[in-house]
Amino acid sequence: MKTAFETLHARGYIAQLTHEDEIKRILRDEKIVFYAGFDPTANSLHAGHLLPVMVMSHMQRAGHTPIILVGGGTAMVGDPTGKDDMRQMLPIEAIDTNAAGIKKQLERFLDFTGANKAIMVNNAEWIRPLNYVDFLRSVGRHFSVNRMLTAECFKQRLQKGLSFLEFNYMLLQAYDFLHLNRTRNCTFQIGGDDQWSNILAGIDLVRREEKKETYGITAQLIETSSGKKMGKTEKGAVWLDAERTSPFEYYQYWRNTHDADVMKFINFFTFITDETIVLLNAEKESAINEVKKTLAFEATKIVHGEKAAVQARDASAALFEQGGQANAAAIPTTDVALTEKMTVLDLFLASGLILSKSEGRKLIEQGGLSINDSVITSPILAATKDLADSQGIIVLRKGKKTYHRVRVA
RNA sequence: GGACAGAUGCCCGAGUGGUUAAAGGGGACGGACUGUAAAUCCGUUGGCAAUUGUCUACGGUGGUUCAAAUCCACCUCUGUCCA
Repeated sequence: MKTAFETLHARGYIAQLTHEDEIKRILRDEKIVFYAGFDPTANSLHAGHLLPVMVMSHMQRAGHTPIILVGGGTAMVGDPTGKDDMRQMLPIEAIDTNAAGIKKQLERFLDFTGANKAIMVNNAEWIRPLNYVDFLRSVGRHFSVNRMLTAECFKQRLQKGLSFLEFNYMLLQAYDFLHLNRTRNCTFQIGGDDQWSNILAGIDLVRREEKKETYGITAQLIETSSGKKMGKTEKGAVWLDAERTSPFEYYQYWRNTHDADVMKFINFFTFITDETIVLLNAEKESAINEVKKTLAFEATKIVHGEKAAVQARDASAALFEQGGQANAAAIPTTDVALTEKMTVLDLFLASGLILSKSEGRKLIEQGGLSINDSVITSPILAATKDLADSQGIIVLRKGKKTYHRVRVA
């Protein structure tokens, strides 16, 4: 069996690591406790969070013990890393609600049973009770402002403005590591590559306070090969929460991966094994679409389960490959009560495919909206029950590939 | 605490009294071409209503004016320099 390091390296996850040789050795010879943190700034994770999660999963499969840290304490401050502007301060109630949502999602990725079962902690527990002066005296004294100011992660913000509140984030994350090292013997931190400075700060703090060496790895930041940020669509982020991004939409997101990114993403976001990857690779030119389907299916399965993945796959096949009046249950569906005066425009508005009637009118002018596969030519066309099939379903489409079903009553 | 600079639509950025719903770029969306890809080309990009209407909008509040994103006052926030 491969060591965790070999797996991570082979799949291309690793961006930076603190002590290469040491880490290789430890991950081969020892079973360690490691952690990654997720700040609850929303009530769901999105595709951008997935990479560290996948790294955690691979580490656990190799026998190491994961600690998932939900940042109910750090979110009180807000990580300035990679942000152009100051973060909005979240009310404490929102943070706690979000933390609960994120916790639930992460439970799907890791194993909470067995010898090296995953542990979940919330740093609200030890950060919120902190006393300011005590904290300064015990933790703050180890940090050199001179050094912090030269850290890459603050560079951008030094131009645009950085509040003292946010400046402290690094100390809190470092304190997390110290706390987990003391209480859970955690010696290893992983995170996205933007977390590099924060991870180093934690390692430094543990070394000074505990005289112990700890380690860190950062995962690649995901960009598509065109350099765009991953996990964004016209509707915003691609969420892991089925309520925000349906399994069908999630499947479609991966199905539409750029050619150049397919193999990279197979490695990153699926558990498909090396041998299969080699085979897929060989298919390149001719059948890249088949590879994309594999990617989409596997990625959806991991997040939403096999059943939802099958539904999403079948719905996509029906819609895009068989043509005609596709109507699959996996397509996002909205219930609408038809009234006398409703036009097709109202129908699209109710479905959420368009955000305003003006937008709808413009799309109709451009031939961008259709009902049951026929292009709409007039915005004042009445929405009647005749449009629905025997199940009361009307299939709406925006552009070429955004589908939505409306169930009329 | 003092001096100066700045705050414009999703983002960047022009505009310094009317012809400005606001140049230009990016992004996004729609169309053509395709492989549900990329690149390219064309179009759209405040709401409502609809054939030249109406409401909202240029950090906030108030004022000058027939008329303000543009002028004045105060406030808020941000940056730079000084303490």
